Formats: sequence, C-alpha cells, structure tokens
Amino acid sequence: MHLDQTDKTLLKLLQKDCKQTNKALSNVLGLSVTAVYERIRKLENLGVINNYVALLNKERVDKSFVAFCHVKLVQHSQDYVVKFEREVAKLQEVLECYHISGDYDYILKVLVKDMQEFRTFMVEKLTKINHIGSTHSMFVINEVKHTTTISV
Amino acid sequence: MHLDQTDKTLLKLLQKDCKQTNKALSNVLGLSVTAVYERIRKLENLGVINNYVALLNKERVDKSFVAFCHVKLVQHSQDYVVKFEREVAKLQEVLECYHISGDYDYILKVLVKDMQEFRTFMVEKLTKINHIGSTHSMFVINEVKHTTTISV
DNA sequence: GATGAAACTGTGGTGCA
DNA sequence: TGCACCACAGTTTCATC
Repeated sequence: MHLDQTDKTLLKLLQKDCKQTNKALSNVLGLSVTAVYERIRKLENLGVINNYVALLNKERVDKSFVAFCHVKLVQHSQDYVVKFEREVAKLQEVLECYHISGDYDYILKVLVKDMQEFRTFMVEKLTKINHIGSTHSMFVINEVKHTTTISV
Repeated sequence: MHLDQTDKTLLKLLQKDCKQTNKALSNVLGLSVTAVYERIRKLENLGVINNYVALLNKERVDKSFVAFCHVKLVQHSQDYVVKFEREVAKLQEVLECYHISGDYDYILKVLVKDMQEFRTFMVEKLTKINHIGSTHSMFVINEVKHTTTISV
C-alpha cells in the first residue's frame, strides 16, 4: 500500500467533512470527478477509511459528564482479562477502553448525563463486573481538545 | 428542544453510518424521504449533529502507538493555563486533551507512529511548552473499545 | 485519469391532516 | 407542525477511451 500526496490530501478533507461532493473535492484536488471517486473507492477497499459517521454535540443530547476511570483487576489470568474486556465493551456509557501500562490495567472514558448518573454507572454497572480489584476516577473539568482527525 | 423516538433512532443510524441514503433511512423509520430529510436538517440546525466525518484505520496510516499522558503545570495562574491549552491544541499528535480533577491537571491522548516518535514528541514538542511541571505517560497495550457513538 | 451517459438522490415547492 | 407527493437539478456510478 502506498498513499501519494493526493490520497493524503483527500483523507484530510474527508476526515473534516465527508459530505462534500466529489465535484467539490475534484476542484480542490485538481482532478476529474471520476478520479476522485476511484481514489475514494480504493481507500475504502484498502481499509484506510473505516466508516463515515455523524458526530453529535454531547451537551445537546444531555450527556455532559465525562470521566476517565482507571481499573485494576484482582488477577491477570486470561480468563479474567477476556471476561472483563467483553463485559466492558457492552457498556454503552464506555466510549473507549484501553489496556495500558502502569499502575492500573485499564483506562476507560465514560460519558454520562451528570455526576449522579456516573455514580449509578459505577455502582450498578462497572463494579458489577467480576474480578475488579480497584478503580480510580478522574472527572473532566473542561474539554480542551477533541478531534477524530489523524494527521496523514 | 425535544427529540422524539424517531429522532433518536435517526441519530443512532447516522452515528453508525452517515452515508446511508435518505431513502434507506426512510425505509427503516417508516417515513417518506422528505420527512427524513427535514428531520436531519432540523437536527443539524439545532446543533445536535455537529458534523460528518470519515474515520480512518490508524494502523493503515502508520499511526499504531497510542499513549495517555498526564501533565501537571508548575502553577495555575490563568495566564499559564490559557497558554498551555492553546499550545497543546495546536499539536496534531494530541487527539484529545482534558482538564481533569485529581493529582494531575491534564490528560492527553497522543497518537504517533511508534515509541520512538513518541519520545520525539515528548522531548521536542510537549515539554517545549513552558510551565509544565511534570508528566506521566501510560502506553496503550491494546485497544479494547473505541466508539464515537453516543447513546441517545 | 478523462469523458459522457444512465440511474439515483438531494432538495424544495405545494397541498393535506 | 409534520408528513406525503411530485419534479428538477445535481450527484453517483460505470463503461469506454
């Protein structure tokens, strides 16, 4: 796989706004509409472009509380790890979950309505998963930056 | 602002795939194409839908290393805070940055090619920002879950 | 990668409940 | 206010060069 400069520019444009017409893109890139169409198809087929999604304003859908939650398991047997990861992936409040190096095993990004809902999430959902040793939560005071755009 | 069940279903569908035609959406929702079109326009105008973007496979664009980086400032004067936030927002390697509660002031999600590039990022970019007291990095071993879909 | 044609979709007007 | 129907302009998509 090799991406030339045109591919990279195209990816940059589509990461910013994927609803642009091929005609608009063709103007920026100095190509024909078909050439743009074929490059996009190529990038999709190569799996460089995963999918196209609508991003919402979380405050407007009443989800204003973001927290990062560290989790440590009591043990690290494969059984426990697999089970925890499967259960946590099911929780819709958990937008992201990573297995990380350091004092804790996992870091989770959790999105809920408010502090009260976060408490409910912790008590009734997260800590209901077995084999969790300890957790440590950090609350987001302010979102400084949040982008889905990868520099290519 | 009030979102009915149809709006919520529509948001769920568009968060999964925003390239679906209004016709396909109208079939799922049991509405006419125009009705779907008008609801989407409404959600855009209300600012519920922020934008439409292409999501990339980070491995396919040679960005396989994710790290979370805690940052503490030496002081918390407004001047220092504003300056740090402005500088960090400019760094393309930083996908997310949050001001958080707890021992550290900020948590950053950093995406680069590999460990070596991370080192370069830390030495030549992040710690070049003034007034940083200390940092603490955690490396992602495995991505368990990563979604942009907010449950509505 | 360009051109041109066919099929389809987005978009806005009008009317109905 | 919200939806359905209709029609046109513009877009996607594909065959051909």
